[in-house]
Amino acid sequence: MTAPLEKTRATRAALVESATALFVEKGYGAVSVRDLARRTQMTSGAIYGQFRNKADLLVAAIVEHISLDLEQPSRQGSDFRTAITRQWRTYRSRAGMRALLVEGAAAARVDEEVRSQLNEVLSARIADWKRIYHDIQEQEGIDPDVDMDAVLIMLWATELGLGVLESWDVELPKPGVWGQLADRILASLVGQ
Amino acid sequence: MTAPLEKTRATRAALVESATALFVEKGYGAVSVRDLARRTQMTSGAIYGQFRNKADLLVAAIVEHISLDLEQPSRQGSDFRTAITRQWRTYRSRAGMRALLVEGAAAARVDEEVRSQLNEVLSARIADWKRIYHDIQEQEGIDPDVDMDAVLIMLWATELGLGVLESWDVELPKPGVWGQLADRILASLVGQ
Amino acid sequence: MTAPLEKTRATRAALVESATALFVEKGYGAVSVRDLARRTQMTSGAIYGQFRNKADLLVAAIVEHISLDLEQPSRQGSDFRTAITRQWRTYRSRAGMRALLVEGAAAARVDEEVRSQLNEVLSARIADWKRIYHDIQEQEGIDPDVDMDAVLIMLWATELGLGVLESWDVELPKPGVWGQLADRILASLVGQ
Amino acid sequence: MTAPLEKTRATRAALVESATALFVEKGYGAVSVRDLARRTQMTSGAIYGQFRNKADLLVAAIVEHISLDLEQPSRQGSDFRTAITRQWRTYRSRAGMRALLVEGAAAARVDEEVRSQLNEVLSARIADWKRIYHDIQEQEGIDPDVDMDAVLIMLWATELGLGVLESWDVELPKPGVWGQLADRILASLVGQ
DNA sequence: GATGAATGAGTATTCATTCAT
DNA sequence: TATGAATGAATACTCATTCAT
Repeated sequence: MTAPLEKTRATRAALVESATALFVEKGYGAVSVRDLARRTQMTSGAIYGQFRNKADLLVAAIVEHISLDLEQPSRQGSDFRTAITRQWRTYRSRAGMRALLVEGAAAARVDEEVRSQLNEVLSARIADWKRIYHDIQEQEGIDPDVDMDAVLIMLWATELGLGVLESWDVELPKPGVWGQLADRILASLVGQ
Repeated sequence: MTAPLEKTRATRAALVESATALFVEKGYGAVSVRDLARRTQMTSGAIYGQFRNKADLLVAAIVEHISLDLEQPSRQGSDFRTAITRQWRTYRSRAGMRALLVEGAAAARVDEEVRSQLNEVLSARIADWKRIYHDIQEQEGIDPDVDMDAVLIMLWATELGLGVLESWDVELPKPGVWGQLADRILASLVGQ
Repeated sequence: MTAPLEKTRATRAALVESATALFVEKGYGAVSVRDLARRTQMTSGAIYGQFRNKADLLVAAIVEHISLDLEQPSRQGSDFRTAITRQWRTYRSRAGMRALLVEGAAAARVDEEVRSQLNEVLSARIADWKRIYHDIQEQEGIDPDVDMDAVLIMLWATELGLGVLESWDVELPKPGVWGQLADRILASLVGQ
Repeated sequence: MTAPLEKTRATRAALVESATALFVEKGYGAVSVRDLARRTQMTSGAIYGQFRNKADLLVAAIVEHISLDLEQPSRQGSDFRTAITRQWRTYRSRAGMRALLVEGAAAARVDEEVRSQLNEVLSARIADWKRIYHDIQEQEGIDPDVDMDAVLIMLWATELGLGVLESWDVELPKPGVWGQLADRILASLVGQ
């Protein structure tokens, strides 16, 4: 009988979902555990049965949405340049995830444990991607002088930086323009 | 007798300096006004004589350091590509400013007034830079198809994104490698 | 198992009692929530678990004591004139309630919510009394020209005004004299 | 050269006037000395040159308005009953003074010095009135059984109590009705 | 596991008053 | 006398977390 475990898992997932929504909407620091309890119709005690910490909730929310929102490139049979260009063109759909990551950044700066947890999760994921990028470099015959690790970091940094700019309501380029810029930059990296 | 004004200005500057250091070190949310008072040997009342808010202190710190740390490109007689490449190569020197901006991002997400103040300051600065970038586009004969506004946002976003990655202790590229990447990307934009 | 509710109710009552005593003794503005916590051996958090506000405590204290201290006239089988005269003769026993009401007046002038809460409570009670006074007017055959609503307000105002004079330590009439005055005035209203 | 003294007197009067307006509007506790300084275009230091205390300002405001607003009865050649009736009929014009006295009551309850100052001022005034009332009793041939001291206190208390009721926004009788009630009561006291 | 009352340290901010200039 | 910067104690209220039931 796995029923109770299932139930637990569903509860947990619902909690993470609500936490994500609240953190994105109001900011991690401005959300209290009681807010979350109210929204999920749980008690704060019940939440602490699932998560050690408020910080753990943030980490879980980030882990969940990193997987969902940022897919690896060249999964859809298209080449690197095309995949990245499409990703830039559709940047607006990931605003929620970026907001979450900005919250995660500020929380990590304050809280050593958040930092190390997020570092672990994100470093692992970055390591995955690095491997994929190297494969791409070989398969697509990209100039070996291009440091694909640096390219990866640049693409991540740009994405995250958009999140920072968004938190200030700075006006960002139109999606088409942003995609074109990616296309041009990527062309220079993958060789015409 | 400008002495009292001078003194006030000096006091204010010292306050902003200490606030910057504390915000960078411990994070905006984790610094209390009393911490700051202790560190500056002032009373909290005196601090509130200079700044309406704790948030105002953060804004002041950011304004101060944006001007100091991010110089306009092509001020040293070098061309655009060279200037940006140098800036990327020396990215490590701006870690403090990036940390401050990450704090500013999280604070802006929570606090409407911080958001609008930072938006005002940063939008103005970005507008300045846009003008400069357009001049560069003409003077250096950069392909008119390149949207220099988007380029500017990309360069800003990358810088800010480094700040986010740094807050997670993610390993960043070596300065030389990072500079080379900039050089390659810029080449594609300015037309070698 | 009504135990926890009972306990809560008892805790609340004890809190209101202590708050009343403190407000009467030191004045609403001069009593801090911490004072109250100390006196009741509770923590301030626990107090805020029972009351949203310091103001709510004042309102609760007033509501409690209005009911206790000001009995409706002609409940003891005596006629209107006798009942009011007795009430005036025993005015000294209600000094605490009057002090509380003076605090409630000053607080209501500053705080919109206190004002509306007290208005609600007191207007309801005054409406009750008005009904009772009209019944009395009929039953005792009081001159229909006498506006019993105005009489009620006058009796209330006199009581409350004593509270104001008491707060200035102004010397008040001896109870007997005060009762005689009531007797004379009431005679003119009820028709000897 | 009395000029400087004149100026001081004028400054003081302006200060008292503004303080009165602010205390009535916002409540004594909610008015800061800086508010008052802003409103009067003075500095807080200058205010402390004229008054030892914020409390002294309240006392001064009350003293000033007691004299202005509550004139002695039978000054206009009319008899006692007529004078009081007129006073009740025009009660609405004295709402500001009553508000001030409610503030004075709450302040006196907290602050021993305010209490004693107000007591001194008000007791003196009440003593004056008592003398006047006794004269009236003789001159108008009022029944010697009527304790005119108690009557005076009753009239004062009613007035003050209206102030308390007003602070709760309780609906008061229409002026005509209120005047009629006074007329009826006074008739019973002065002998038809 | 769940509950939700209790904990109690912690925070930003205010304000009457002082005093060097 | 006037100034207004500085004082610094004081306050209401919040909130992550715990734990007896």
